[in-house]
Amino acid sequence: MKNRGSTITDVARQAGTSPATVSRYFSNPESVHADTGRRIEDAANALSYIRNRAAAATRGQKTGTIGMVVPTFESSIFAELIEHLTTDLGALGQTVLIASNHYDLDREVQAVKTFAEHGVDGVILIGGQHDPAINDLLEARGIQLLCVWNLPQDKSDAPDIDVIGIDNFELGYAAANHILDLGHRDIACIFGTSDGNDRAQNRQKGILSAIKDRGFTPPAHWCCETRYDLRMARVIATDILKQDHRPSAVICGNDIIAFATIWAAQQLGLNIPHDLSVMGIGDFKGAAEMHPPLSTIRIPARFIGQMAARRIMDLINSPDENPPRHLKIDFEIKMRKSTKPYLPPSGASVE
Amino acid sequence: MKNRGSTITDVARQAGTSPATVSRYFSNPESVHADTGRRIEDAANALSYIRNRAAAATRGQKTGTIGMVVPTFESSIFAELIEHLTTDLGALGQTVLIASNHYDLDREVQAVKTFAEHGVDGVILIGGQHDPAINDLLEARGIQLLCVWNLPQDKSDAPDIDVIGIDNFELGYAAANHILDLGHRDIACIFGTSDGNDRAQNRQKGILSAIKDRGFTPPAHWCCETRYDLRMARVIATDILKQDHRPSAVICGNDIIAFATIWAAQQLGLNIPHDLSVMGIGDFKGAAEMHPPLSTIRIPARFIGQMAARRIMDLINSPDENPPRHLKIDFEIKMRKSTKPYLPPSGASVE
DNA sequence: AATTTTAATGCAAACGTTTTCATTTATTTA
DNA sequence: TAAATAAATGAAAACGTTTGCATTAAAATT
Repeated sequence: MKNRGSTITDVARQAGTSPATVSRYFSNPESVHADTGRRIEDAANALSYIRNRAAAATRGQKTGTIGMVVPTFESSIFAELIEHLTTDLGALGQTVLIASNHYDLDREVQAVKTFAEHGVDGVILIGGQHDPAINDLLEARGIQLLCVWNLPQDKSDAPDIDVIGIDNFELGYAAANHILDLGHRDIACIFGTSDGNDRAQNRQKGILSAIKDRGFTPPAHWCCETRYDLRMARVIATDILKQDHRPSAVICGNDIIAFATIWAAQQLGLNIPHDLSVMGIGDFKGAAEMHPPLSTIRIPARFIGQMAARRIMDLINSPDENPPRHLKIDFEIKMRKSTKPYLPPSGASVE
Repeated sequence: MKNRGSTITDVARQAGTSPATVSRYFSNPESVHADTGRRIEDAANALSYIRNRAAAATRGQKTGTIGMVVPTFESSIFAELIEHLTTDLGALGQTVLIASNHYDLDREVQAVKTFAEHGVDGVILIGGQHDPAINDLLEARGIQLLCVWNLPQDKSDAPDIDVIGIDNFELGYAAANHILDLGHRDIACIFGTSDGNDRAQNRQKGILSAIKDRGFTPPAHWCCETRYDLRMARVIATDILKQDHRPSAVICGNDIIAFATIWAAQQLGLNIPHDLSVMGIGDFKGAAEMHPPLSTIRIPARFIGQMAARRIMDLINSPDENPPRHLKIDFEIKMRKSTKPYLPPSGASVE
């Protein structure tokens, strides 16, 4: 049985002013006389008044809420992003409605629809692959949309959508290049599942392109996909490493897969990086602290989160001055201890 | 520039009925005639009508939202809980407002206040240590409160608050017992920071009690606290393991600390579990897959999340039939490969 | 067939704000 | 000092729903 507390009218009466003035005080304190403001403040405290944002939203325009849907909370991939995004938005007076879609685009549509019912001022989505219905829906209601994390593969894709993120093709290309520069030729690739996930798709393309650009072709039985799941990735890595002819390096679709690969190798008695170089992508929590510290590529999740918070507010507050743009965020290669230059197996002679 | 879409009145006109009936259809489809319902459905689709929950909330009681504040998204500790809680609540038609408090109780109050402004039907908080202002605030507005994750230490504490969680004292006691049962006597303890965190406090008490109950006292320089932070924990673990007299086992306040300890040991060339047993608490993502797989205690986060989703709905829908209760959730010891029975150092003779 | 009961629906007030417009009061300028 | 301008406030309509009450239509009972 929900109690309705005191209302703006109660506060007005107590402060000896009108509801209109109280309303003004709360939305823009400067617009009322300092004395009046103080009386309102006192009255509000005395009555322990709490604004009713739902009521405010019926008449006013904004609800002060942002809807966000993420693929999952469970892998550390997006945790850093979510953390800074919610914190920064909170500091800007916004409240975040959240949902996870488990990498299912239909669930995402459903979530966005619910957000729309609640009158969010903006929606933040991860990645670039979404049901077009979302765009239509949001456009019709004038709700701002911002996609974060990665740029669309093709620059001309989605020109009407605002994006902040990294280029996954470049990311994959850079990861592979690091391994190739170290002299490795027998390279295995364990990608993340590409189905319904443009991030994984483009990363995969980037990795493969880098290898091909050097004139190599990774054998098919050394290329596979796995869910971003430690257990499954570990099984797949073990499969590859148990073959009699072993790769000298493994490029992993993300750090989760890299963790799994390192553990699989260690379980098999292999020394990283002596017997095997392992390259990750993402620089997730733990990558720098594990043994050996993982060579990987840092995606600046925190920075993306902070930029995104600022951007969505700009879009909301002045949509006309902010036409859609694609903002590319740079990444950084973290060379640590899980990769090392290729040395021919001992005993082999080099001419 | 937010567009207001079509309203319930538009739908009513199109469907040839009254707004009241349309409203009824959406909140309780059975209460309107099947034919009418179909006409309303068609009209709503044709106009791509979206409910305005904010408006609904002004007159009605419920907003269909639940506020949740977690300490952080960044460590995997609560990820599983959040995932299942939000997913299950979503399936029940609720939307989750979320915030993280960074283990700061003042920020928590602020977040709850904001939730109240948005008229949430219920609030879910992690742990048992909260500003009393929260309880007052929520009680005054008739907003339901549910605390999850851990029970209050003292059973008579907080009898008026609904809680679902594990008993951290028992958890710590069990973890220590596992190590003691294996015959270890030279035991180090690396706890999580206890300041403002009743979970860490009680866990610490449980561990220490178990050791004392066997008549041992861990030396002070083998007992320390660390933030739940891989880097810091690793530094502290390294400090302990570098001393000339080394413990044979380390009990860690949670799995994050255990990961850090194992990596610190491996970096120092120690073999786990041969040279050192490491015990974690939590069974976080990766614990089973790492090398060696971590012996730890599984907190059934998923189960807690599911129970919590159900419970908060019961509290909201029929508060009178659900007086506050404390529901204790069982945990499970996962004996894996990071602990083994104590063997006296080779060369020593046993009489 | 007449009456009673039940199921569907409509009318209109209410929810707690915001905001436009008008009015009053204070300040500046001539 | 009078007139013009600016600042502060109030009155009242509006926002899109829900819901209590009244009414009508349909079904069940006599």
